[in-house]
Amino acid sequence: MLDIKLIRENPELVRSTISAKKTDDILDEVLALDSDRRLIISRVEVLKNKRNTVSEEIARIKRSGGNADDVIVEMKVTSDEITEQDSTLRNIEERLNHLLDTIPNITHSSVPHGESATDNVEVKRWSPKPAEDVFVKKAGLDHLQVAERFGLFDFKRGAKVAAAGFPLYIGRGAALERAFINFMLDEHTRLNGYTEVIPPFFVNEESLRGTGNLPKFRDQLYYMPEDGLFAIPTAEVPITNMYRDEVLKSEDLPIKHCGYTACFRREAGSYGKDTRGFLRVHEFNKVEIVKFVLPETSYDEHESLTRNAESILEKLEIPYRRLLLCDGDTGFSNAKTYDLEVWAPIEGTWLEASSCSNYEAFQARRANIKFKRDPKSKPELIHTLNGSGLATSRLMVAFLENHQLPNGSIRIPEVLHKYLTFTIIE
RNA sequence: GGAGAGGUGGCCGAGUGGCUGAAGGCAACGGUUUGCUAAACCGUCAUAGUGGUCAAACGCUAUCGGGGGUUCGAAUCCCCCCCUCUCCGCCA
Repeated sequence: MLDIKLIRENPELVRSTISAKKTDDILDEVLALDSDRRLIISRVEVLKNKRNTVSEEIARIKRSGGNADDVIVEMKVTSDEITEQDSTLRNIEERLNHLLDTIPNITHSSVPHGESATDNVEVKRWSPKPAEDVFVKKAGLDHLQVAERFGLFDFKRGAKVAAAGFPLYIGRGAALERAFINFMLDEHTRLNGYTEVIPPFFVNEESLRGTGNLPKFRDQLYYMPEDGLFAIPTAEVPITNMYRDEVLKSEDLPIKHCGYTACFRREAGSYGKDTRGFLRVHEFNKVEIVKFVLPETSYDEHESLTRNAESILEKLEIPYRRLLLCDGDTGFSNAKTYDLEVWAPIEGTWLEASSCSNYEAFQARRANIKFKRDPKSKPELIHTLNGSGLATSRLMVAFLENHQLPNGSIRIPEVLHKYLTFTIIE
């Protein structure tokens, strides 16, 4: 959520963001409601002030044994008027808050302007070997063929016990998936300074509102109406909301958490698109990294968070590139986003494996997460950031393709050996 | 799932219709005293909205788990919901 004062004073800035992120321009209505709201507040507060003053007077009269019936009758009228104005105000605020919920975050000045994913800017490319040997389409087994040959996953049975898009891992496939997760958690906790959390996999509506997933993306979420709970689309939601409605101490900052969770996404509207195997699934595993930082440090923290995610790919010897998303492709709540895409040589394509974003105060304002610079100073909104560090499903695809030997066997890079009982899948 | 108890400011805790934004204590912050530490004493000590101002000072409104209601007036009375604790049942 944006600051209403910013919208009031800088409507054109907000309007350009709305247009870049292609959301409905409801700014005129917002500004009108904002001014209505303040007008009614000033009216109703005069009435409430009268009510408070006269109530004290009534109390005084009664205490001294007098008769206050006349004043009470008069106050009844004022009281009714307050009830009426309050209800008008409530309606205005409800509508206003609903509209504010739908205004996207303003992008940072370093974010390029663009219409869609094709305008994203590649800012770096990394490969374990010389680039000319790597970023080319190669012949070989795709991940489904590998899976079948070695019995790593069973998508058919996954579909049988749940539905299409719910993968099932078996034997060495399950072990490899678990090794990914453990390796990432160890890297982030031991080397990168994150404190591990295992959050709930279900969250309430308030939490999803806090991170900006609701109200806009309701149709992408699995919902359990009996309990009013949603399956998390990412660990960002429970981890960011850990500190909802809290005032943090500046000496505790930055707070850095990592956590493994399964992630659940309905992916409504994208049926039939890249849905083979792991390419687009409803349930996948991810280690998320999340930071709560001082506002003036958030862009430095964004760079280091992105590096933390990249280091995983480097140690796993997976070629990747980093994209700076253009404003048109930057998410609703995000001020700046880098996507990490892994190279899948047999698919001959790039696959998004991570998305690292700075939200500035957008989530903090919604979730009411503040900090104090010192005990005497006023609470200020914190900046939140998060990134995938990483999602395993597309990583798995790239892993099986990049580490495939000419005979179709899969070599396991050094860093994973201690997590596995095998060093090659053959 | 059944029965009971409870949720008040950073923490403890008083308060059952008006004089309570809320006693008292602790913690914190500023100061006085002090050879140092400690103690003692004095003061400050919520958040948000709104008005005001260059900014402040300052004014007003709201807030006692959340929401609604009764009343001229609600922390206090009524209804719904959430959370915590105890006991019983069931269960990984």
